[in-house]
Amino acid sequence: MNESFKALADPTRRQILRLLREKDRTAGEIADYFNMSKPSISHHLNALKHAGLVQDERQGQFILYSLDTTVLEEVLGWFLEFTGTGKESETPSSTEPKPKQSKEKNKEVD
Amino acid sequence: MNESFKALADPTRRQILRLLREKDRTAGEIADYFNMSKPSISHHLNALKHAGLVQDERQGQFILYSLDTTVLEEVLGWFLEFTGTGKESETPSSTEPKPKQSKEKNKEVD
DNA sequence: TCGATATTTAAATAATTATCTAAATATATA
DNA sequence: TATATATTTAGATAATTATTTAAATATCGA
Repeated sequence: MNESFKALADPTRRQILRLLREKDRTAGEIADYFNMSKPSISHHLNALKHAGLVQDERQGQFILYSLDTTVLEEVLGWFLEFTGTGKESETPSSTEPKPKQSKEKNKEVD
Repeated sequence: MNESFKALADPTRRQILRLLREKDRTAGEIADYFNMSKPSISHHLNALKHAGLVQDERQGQFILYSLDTTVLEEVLGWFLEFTGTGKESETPSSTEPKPKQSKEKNKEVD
């Protein structure tokens, strides 16, 4: 989930998602929308892919990218739970009822 | 909006928001939940504040932080629009119908 | 006013991320 | 098979962000 948040924290990457929302596109086609080298776009696409936000599929010479909404909806869920718009099932409760100086490594919660 | 996304892209900051969701807390109280120096937490609180995600108010010696859900709901809106869960009003359309190599600086869209 | 507590700001450094050019890989086609 | 096209990987560097310790600021209470 952290990967997804980090992937979304970049304007270029959000723009790419927007482009893919319209239709699937090849890496080169995507790159043409930006003033940035193709390797840089490739790097961003890779970040999105690792976050599970897009999928890629080779089609001959080209590599076609498409949106994967699954993870996106998980993140949406995070916001719904947070803003209280969603179902009121889970009682919100922080990691510990009382402040504590645990020296343990932060365990990923979201 | 970019500020908000960047602010949300950090586990510590998301945890802080979670803590503030339960109730308002002072900077020190928040810091006690983390294995991190107070200046670091102060830095994160500042990031959240700049993003408009939290507010602060001095109360005597202490500074009380509270959640500001306004921006959070804007971000939620972004996701709703994106995942198509929201109102179908706006026709999705990328910046340009056809790819173009504009050398202009990226104008912030979201 | 002085000393203690709460918090932030400053300055330095470490860690992460973004970006580029050049080279490598994969596929298509002449 | 050789050449061109599409894309990624490598390696280097620049830019941003996170973190720490030390110092500064603000408030409280004796």
